[in-house]
Amino acid sequence: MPVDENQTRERADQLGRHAVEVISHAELAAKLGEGRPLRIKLGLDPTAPDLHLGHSIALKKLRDFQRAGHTVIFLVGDFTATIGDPTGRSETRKPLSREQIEANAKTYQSQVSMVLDPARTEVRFNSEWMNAVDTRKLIEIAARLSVARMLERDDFERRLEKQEPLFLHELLYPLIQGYDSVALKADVELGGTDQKFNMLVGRELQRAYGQAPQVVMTMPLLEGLDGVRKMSKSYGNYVGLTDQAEDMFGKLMSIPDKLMHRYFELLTEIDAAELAAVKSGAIHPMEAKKRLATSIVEEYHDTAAAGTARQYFETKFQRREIPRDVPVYRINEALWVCELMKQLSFAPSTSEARRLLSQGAVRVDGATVTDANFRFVPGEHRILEVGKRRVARIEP
RNA sequence: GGAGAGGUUCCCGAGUGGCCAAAGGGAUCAGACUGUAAAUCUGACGGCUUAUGCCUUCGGAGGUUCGAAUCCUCCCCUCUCCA
Repeated sequence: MPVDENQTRERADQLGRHAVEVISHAELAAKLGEGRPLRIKLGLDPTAPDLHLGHSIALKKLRDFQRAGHTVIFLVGDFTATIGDPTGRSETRKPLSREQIEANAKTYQSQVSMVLDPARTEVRFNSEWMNAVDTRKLIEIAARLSVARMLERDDFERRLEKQEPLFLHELLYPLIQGYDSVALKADVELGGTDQKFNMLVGRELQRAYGQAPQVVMTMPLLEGLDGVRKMSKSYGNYVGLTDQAEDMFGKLMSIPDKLMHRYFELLTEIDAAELAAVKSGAIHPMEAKKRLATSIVEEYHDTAAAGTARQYFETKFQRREIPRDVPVYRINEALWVCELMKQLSFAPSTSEARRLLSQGAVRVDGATVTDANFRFVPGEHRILEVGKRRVARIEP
């Protein structure tokens, strides 16, 4: 029995805010109208060890649901990860080892609680039910979806078109993700727009298993720091939720201007008036970007850290001075610069370190060093800078 | 099962006996410029303790040759058509 139709529709609208698509609004309103806590599913593959701002969009949406009294189910696709996921890349992903998956799942859990209330978050693993699915059962599930329907997925279609390999297990992937929704009796599934197909499969399977189909909510994919590709660890264009305040601030300052209002919209609680000011250019873009960076750093650290990060940025990059708070590294004897750079992860290899040297990217106490044989003597030398971003104070 | 095409450095993609650590583009990094923005220009872009040097790389294993990404043999994998 509907509580109050207008009220539930309004709540549905609110919860659907920021979503690219809600399939469907009416169903969401109807479910909300039932007056029970809904089960909201978000699935993630434990493929990378860190969550980033791109994930935060969906996480925040989950938080909205949580605050409205619904149950959030954070699904770790550990079973699926062992198979390898076709999503995103047009190339087959390598399956992960059990250990990696477990390690990643663990860090996920702790990082998720930066946004969600852990006490009200149900963490589940799909190996829970998938390990029990034998071949017979798998065939039964597979019989619910036609090949034609499966090949409608644009990624599959494109690969077929381009005569690229497509493996049978990859077709199984959406099927399993969909079956997760059946197993969890999900009322709503959240995911990036790239997950739309998989989530729709969830609806079909739920119907086939006599459940009410889940509402599918697609969330915008956040572009990474380069402003082109989606934010992803493997592209190296991400801001991790656990990044140091200074790093986070700096990375955010490096985004292209044209990406700024999108970040404001998707990652901050900016009000319409201020957003308009940013868009119109009434606020100098750099100042606007500092506000963006400050606001995000505040969220994942705190106000004080954001202030310090801003100061650090201004000293280091705008005035080109060496800030006071620089990570300290201790060595007890003279060390070849290349070796030092490797130890600090400022260079991945000696060859790379040499290259940086020869390109004038290395400074010791402010003076450029190009000598490939330079030895860093602790006590005598103090600050090592490589490129624009890497700095360390070296002490004996 | 049969016929054909193909597997190259992070990605795309050239290269068909030496001039190949391998064109070109993308990504990335560095320098200049700047607002660590964009755009632009320049350079680097397998590894090695210091190198007109050495080592590793062109699906894998062997072989031919003074010399192979390039030729031969076998194997593995992908795609297309036929069945």
